[in-house]
Amino acid sequence: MEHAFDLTKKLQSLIELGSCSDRLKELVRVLKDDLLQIVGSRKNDVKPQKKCMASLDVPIRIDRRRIYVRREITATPFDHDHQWRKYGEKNITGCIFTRSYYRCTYSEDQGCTAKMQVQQQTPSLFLVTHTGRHTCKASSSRTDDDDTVNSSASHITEITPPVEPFLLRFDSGDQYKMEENKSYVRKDMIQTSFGKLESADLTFHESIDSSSTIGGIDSLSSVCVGHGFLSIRF
DNA sequence: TAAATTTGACCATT
DNA sequence: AATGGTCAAATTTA
Repeated sequence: MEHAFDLTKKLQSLIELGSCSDRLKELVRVLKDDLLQIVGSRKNDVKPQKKCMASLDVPIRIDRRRIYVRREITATPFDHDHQWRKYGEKNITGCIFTRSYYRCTYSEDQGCTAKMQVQQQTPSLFLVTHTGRHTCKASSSRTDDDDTVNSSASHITEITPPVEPFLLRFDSGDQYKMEENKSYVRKDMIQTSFGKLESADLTFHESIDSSSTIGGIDSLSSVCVGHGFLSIRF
C-alpha cells in the first residue's frame, strides 16, 4: 500500500509538471487512475494538521469586480478562525483531484459573503482561493483551547507526512550539486507545479528520482521536496 | 433531529 | 458543446 501511494505521488508530479511526451503522459494517466483507486480506499483516516505550516501567500488583489481575492498554497487548507460549509464539488479538467466549494457557515443568517475554493494539487498540498471577506460576527471564532479539527475537511483524499508546501522539478544533470545529503539547484533551472518562479533560496531534503525509462522514452527529471524561500507568481 | 455533506441537475459563460 | 460555479434533494453525521 505504501508503495502504491509512493508511486502515485511520483506519477502525479510527473503529470502536473508536464514537459514529457504525450505518449508518456497517457501511460502515466492510466497508471495514476488505477493507483488512486487503491490509495483512495484508505481515505478519511487522516485529519489535517492543526499546526500552521508555512504557506505561500499570493499578494492580495482585487479582481475586476472589486472583489477581494486571495490565493495560497498550503498543507493546511482549513483555518480554524472561521467555519465553512461545503456546497459543491467538481471535477476540473486537467486536475487530478476534485475542487471543493465552501461558503461561510453564517452566509445565510448573517449575510457573510466569504467563499473558499480548495483545489488539492498533490497528496499534501492545496491551492486555496478565498473570495470576499468575512463579515460575520466573532461568534464564529473559536477558543484557544479548542483542539478539535473542523470536520469539513473530510473530503480530502489523503495528507501525507508533513512536507513544506512546495513541489519542484529540475532537470537532472550538472545544474545541481550534492553536499552532505543536500542538493543545491540553480534557481533558473527550477520549475514549480503552481506558477512561474520569481526567486528562490532553498535546499532539498528529499528527492524523488524519476529518471527512468518508460515506454522507450528517457524521463530525465527529478521531483524534490525542499525547504527555504520561494516567490511564485500565478 | 438539526446540521452538514454528497451528488447530479441546472445555469452562465466562452 | 464544454467547462466551471451553484442549487437543492437525498443522504449522512453528530
